[in-house]
Amino acid sequence: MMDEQSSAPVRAGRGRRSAAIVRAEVLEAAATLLYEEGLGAVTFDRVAAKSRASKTTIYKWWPSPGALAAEAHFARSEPELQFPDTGDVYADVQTQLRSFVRLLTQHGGGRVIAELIGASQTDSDLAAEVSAKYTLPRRLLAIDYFERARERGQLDAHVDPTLLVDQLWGACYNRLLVPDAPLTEAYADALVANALLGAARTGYREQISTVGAN
Amino acid sequence: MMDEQSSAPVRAGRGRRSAAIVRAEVLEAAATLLYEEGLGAVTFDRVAAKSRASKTTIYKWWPSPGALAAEAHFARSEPELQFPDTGDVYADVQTQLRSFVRLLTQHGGGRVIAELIGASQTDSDLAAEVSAKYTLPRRLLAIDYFERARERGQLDAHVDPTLLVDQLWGACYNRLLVPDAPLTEAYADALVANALLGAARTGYREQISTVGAN
DNA sequence: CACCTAAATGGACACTCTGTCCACTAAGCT
DNA sequence: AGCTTAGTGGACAGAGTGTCCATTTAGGTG
Repeated sequence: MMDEQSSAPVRAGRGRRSAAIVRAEVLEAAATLLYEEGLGAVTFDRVAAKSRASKTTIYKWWPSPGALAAEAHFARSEPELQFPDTGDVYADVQTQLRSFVRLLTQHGGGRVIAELIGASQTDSDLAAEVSAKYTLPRRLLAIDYFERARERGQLDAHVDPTLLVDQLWGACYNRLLVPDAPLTEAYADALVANALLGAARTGYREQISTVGAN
Repeated sequence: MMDEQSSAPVRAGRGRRSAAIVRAEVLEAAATLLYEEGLGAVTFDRVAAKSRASKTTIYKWWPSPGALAAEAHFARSEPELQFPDTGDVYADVQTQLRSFVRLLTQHGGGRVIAELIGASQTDSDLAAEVSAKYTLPRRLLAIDYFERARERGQLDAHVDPTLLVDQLWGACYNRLLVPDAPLTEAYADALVANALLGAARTGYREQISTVGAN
């Protein structure tokens, strides 16, 4: 009606394309937006415009812009899922926690994680993605390590490994998300020392341990 | 032009109103939206529609919907800023941490905090508000308490009070924001025990403390 | 007490993003 | 070669942002 019998029946770029190619291009565009402008820039509109994919297709595959951003990020970031066990709990944990702090503080690597966890609070699809692809696997790895250390007799029998993880990695996440205090490698070292040795002074310690530690 | 010489020069509700009244009505509307529908419902558009205030006025006073929501929440929530010091560190901290967990888990009180901290990751105005009105004052209170306990000789001289706060309250925030494990009062109790006594077993403890704790 | 200025008002605007349509067209299996 | 499946551009209503107005009144001044 409008094209007045348009002489161009062939419009470039139209029609179906390979799903694999489209997915890759969408994730590529989402990752670029995420790294260059932050999570707020990852919208279905802008990703569709930046990739060659149409909005309809993106809506079909991802439940929310946040979930798309998370998949784009985790597809790029190396798995690096390893927790070496030399038998020296103190050294092993210190190494792991230091490199975690380095990951969060160097090259703005912490900003992406912080934004993803932040947006997870109001996007359950994103929360599921972050947990499944990131926090939970790492958490399980650490828990597994602490259980082995406990079986070796290095940790107290009644110590909960999941709690230990929270007191080490969770404390770091806290300084990342609620930055009322700085996040440094020295902080990581002090965390390890206190988690393993405790803050109570000799003398007061014995007084507590008979009453407190249920 | 359009009203064809409208016979009503007096349009109800127009003109300047008292700043105090307007502010109160805006905060009231924002709080209602926040509690009933969550942070996502607190938009300048909806707050303006719900209160009798105009959008222009709201934009002048608050930098972002998040900052408005935070102020509305903190204006309502009781300060309850107290950290009783009975001299019994273990009991005092346990009491505080238990009531903190209760605050986060009961009546959906944790959801609002989680959403505010979450949105803080992409809204610096909100982040400043949350820190100034909520996290920092509470943090300072706890730090102050631990410093007194340390001076009394109950805590090790080289223990960093800020770190201890992270390992107790930060660990709880972590389970709130990254819910890979449950947040319960029993968890709070275990956190206190481990923060004060440490996880290392007698025997291995001595081995570490000579090398590790810088 | 009348006046004046500072400030809140309703309304309109362009812009962006969401979420959902459609008819069209090509990919990849049968 | 044919057919079904699926990606395509484009359009759309709805909602929120951020910024304009000209209008109207509150609260301090002379």
